[in-house]
Amino acid sequence: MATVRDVAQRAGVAPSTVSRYLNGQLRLTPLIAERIGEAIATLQYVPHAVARNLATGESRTIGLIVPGVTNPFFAFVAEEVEALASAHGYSLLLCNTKGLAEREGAYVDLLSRGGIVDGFIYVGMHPRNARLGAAIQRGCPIIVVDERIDGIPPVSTVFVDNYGGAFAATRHLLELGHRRIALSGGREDLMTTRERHAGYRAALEVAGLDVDPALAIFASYSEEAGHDAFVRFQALPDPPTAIFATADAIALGLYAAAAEHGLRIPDDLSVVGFDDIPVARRLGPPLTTVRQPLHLIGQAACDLLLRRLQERDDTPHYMVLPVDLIVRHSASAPSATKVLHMDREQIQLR
Amino acid sequence: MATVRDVAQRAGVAPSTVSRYLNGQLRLTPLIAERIGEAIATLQYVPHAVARNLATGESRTIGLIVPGVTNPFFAFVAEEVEALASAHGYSLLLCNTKGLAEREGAYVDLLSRGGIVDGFIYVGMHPRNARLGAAIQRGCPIIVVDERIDGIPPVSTVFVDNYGGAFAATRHLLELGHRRIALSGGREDLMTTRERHAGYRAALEVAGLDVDPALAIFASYSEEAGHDAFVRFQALPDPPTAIFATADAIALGLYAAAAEHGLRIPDDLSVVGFDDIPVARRLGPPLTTVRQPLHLIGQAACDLLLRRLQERDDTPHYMVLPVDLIVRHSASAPSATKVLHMDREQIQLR
DNA sequence: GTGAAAGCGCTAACAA
DNA sequence: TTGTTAGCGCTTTCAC
Repeated sequence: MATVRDVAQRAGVAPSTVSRYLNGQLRLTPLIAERIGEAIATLQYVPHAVARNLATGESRTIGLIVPGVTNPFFAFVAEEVEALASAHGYSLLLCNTKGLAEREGAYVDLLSRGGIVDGFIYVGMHPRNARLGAAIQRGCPIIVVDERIDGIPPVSTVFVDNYGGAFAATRHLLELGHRRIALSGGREDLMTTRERHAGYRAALEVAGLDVDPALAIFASYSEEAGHDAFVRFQALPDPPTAIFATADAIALGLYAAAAEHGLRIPDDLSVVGFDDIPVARRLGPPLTTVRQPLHLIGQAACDLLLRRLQERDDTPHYMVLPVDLIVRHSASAPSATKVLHMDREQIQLR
Repeated sequence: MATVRDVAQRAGVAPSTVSRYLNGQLRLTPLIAERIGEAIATLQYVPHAVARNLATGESRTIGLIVPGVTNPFFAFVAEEVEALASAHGYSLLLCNTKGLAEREGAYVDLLSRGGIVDGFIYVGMHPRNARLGAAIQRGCPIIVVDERIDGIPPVSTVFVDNYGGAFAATRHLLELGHRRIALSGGREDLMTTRERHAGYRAALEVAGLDVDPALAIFASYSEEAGHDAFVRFQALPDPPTAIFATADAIALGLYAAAAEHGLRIPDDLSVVGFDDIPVARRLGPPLTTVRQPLHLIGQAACDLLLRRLQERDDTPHYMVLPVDLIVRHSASAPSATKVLHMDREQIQLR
């Protein structure tokens, strides 16, 4: 591969002149410029990105670490970040961790080790992450999305109103007339899970209901989790008439399990999700869910990062983004026949 | 940020000794090793990735350029590549181009400019890409997936049996008894589109049927494309009884449009897709489609690239991966009532 | 306007 | 085993 020296030699100038040519400070004699242009073309020269980064101390590139692009939620956030970054002349390098702590650590290191990106956005799934803490400590420009990482210095973070969303979802179910409302949640140590759980409990309490701990199951943001939760709820002596799934992926599992067990949604069981991934509106029935402001999340995070890079202001900023309850057709009033049915079952059980 | 020199100074050794410590060639006096370790810890030192890449000439990182991770197809390929790469000790940097030629070019440049990745996999959507050609010409290790790029030197490529898949899909519809079979395709200049179209035509011809050009519409691999195609097909004097969608995304649009127009799938219209994205089996009715070997595509591409990097063998290799027709419930025999209905309509039209 | 020289932070060859 | 030196490919003062 050709280098600046080769080009310089061939054009009969100094490397620094070639560098100036490349960087557009065109106070060059036309003749020289032309000779350089020719040399570049015949040598098929392209500047070495890493050498340039090392010399200039910047890369005009940012990073984004996500648990998994197969989850539409993260995929959309990624595209949003990419759009904004490229609009500002930055390239975006995406890192997929599959939610594995070890991979997350590896990518945090890679990106924070310097030179390859100027800063990055971290959308993680681990409430603890020592290497992330260390990177922040070292002063790397990092923005965290929707998670509170323990044991790290304060860092700019984009939050989503998980509490409010869960509250609205649960209240919706309450207003429909449900009294036995279950929660099928993600990993209990995640901040998002805890906040959504808190919003759920608060709505119940405001309505004057007791919260039954047997009605809350925590596993993961996955279909299997929803499937399992359904089975366990049905095994209860007094099964819930509605389930709040703290992620649409979980709701998908609920749908599948309900179909297998011959229960109809919403007639026999009401379901409300969280996220509003694109499939949500295509399900049968379309899923009532709490919509996360996907575009805002990506934009806000990118904006925070770019601002930090350009203004060299490293005081942490926090944002809380609003959510919306999207009412579709997966939740309705508990039917009389179902109540009847339940009563009869209970009688039989005695 | 601390550098090797700082660490060396603090530990009272030479920079090269620190470097050896870092790179695991631990033939160091325990005392010295300990001093270095201490210095690293107190200084919070981490080696500068880019400086190291520049010095060693490698990054142990590979790149992957895709049109869009919001398309599950690409998202799964990406995760597969990531898994294999990390199993071999490589990191994976993903670039999302949104299918924009300009962004594709920018990322091709970024990755081929040297130092940031050792090589990359290109899953593009443009039959022409000058910058990709230039990068290949320069000898960058690049693997192309499922597209033939015009005007570039031969390059290792992973193909999928688009022709065979389309042939099987169409034959399936033929065997069910359909005679008016339409094709709703992606961009006409894409090799995947052309091959799937060719497979479709071949199946028709083998069955002794004429291929009606009015029955093939080309637009893009998107829902809107399917929606539009449906409308245009229905406007035909003699609408098709079955549609082969050359991507599941297109089939999604067909489903939506059919629902809007009160047509039931498969009773009133049979549909076969291509890709087998995860939602396919969750649709109502589950989609009959041609499954692409997602895991194999990612693995094969990654394997080709890693082999190229390790063995320094730059003769192009080609692979063609098989596909499977997954029969579910979106295609059935054209119903008698529908035939009747059609006949009546035709009579009215005369 | 252009060239010479120094240096970004690291590793690797060679000496010691 | 450890230190010295040179250099990866580029940019950027500072003279000319």
